[in-house]
Amino acid sequence: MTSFAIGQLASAAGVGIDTVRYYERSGLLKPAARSASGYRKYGEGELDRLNFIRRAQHLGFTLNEIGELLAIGSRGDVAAMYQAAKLHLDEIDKRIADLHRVRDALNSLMVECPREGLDGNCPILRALLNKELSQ
Amino acid sequence: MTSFAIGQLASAAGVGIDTVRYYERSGLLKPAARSASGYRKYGEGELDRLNFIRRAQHLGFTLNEIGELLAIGSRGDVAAMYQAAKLHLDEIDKRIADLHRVRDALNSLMVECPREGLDGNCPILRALLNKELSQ
DNA sequence: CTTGACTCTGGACTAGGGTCCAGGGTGCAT
DNA sequence: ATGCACCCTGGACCCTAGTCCAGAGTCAAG
Repeated sequence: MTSFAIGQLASAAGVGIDTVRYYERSGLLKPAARSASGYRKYGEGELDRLNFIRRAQHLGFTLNEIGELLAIGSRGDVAAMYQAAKLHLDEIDKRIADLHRVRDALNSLMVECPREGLDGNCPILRALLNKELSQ
Repeated sequence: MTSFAIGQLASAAGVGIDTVRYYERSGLLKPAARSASGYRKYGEGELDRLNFIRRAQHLGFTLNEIGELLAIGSRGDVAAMYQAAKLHLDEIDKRIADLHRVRDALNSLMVECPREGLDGNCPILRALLNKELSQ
């Protein structure tokens, strides 16, 4: 019994059955071997691959990027893997910086907000409005 | 001439014409008044509203949230505005924290990567793989 | 009057990552 | 041989924030 059906593979990896089929459709998993009646049959290799995908997702890679990582990984190409990781890290740093800018802008409006009253001179409202809101 | 056509409104606000119509469809802008021939007519109030939307987007609010902000703003309800801002700030903080966790995980893999060689003991590969990659 | 720029409508399409469905075929235990 | 859980396929649908399209009508200048 070295082979599982799609449902067993899916639950072993903690994903949905449809997700496995979706990965196959998208080329992340190669088309599975089939039983006589057409059921997909999987082995340990596919479970590893699925786990690879999940872990890479936790590191914030998109499925597209993961496709490249898998290709790099199958070549054991350490330099390319490092390069891909570095690009991704830079991407993440940029997203963090963007969020920080937004956060600080919002925060500096909030610290000056009276937090109560009707209209008053709430800087949040003032920043969003120009003149009047009407309507 | 205190009224503009949709193209003028759009370029005054720095958005596309389709975007204005999209906002109307989604209920962010109320249905515009129409000329005899059916052209949409806008005034200053609508430009303010459109600018409000753009600025709120820069602060990272979704269009759905902006719909609520507009309602709050039209009531001049400072307390509710502060509350909405605070919820959003917390959301942003959570996203930043998530990204930081991912960033640190990836980074700590990278600092130990030999950065070259074929397979070697690259921790990035080791972390993504369990056993072997095959396929 | 014609030309070119503008506007109207409803609907389709994009990316990302799936999820769900109908209508049918299997596998296995009772 | 019957029931139930499982599997197959192709395709539709979800969300967000628009963008693009065809086919038709309108406005202003020359």
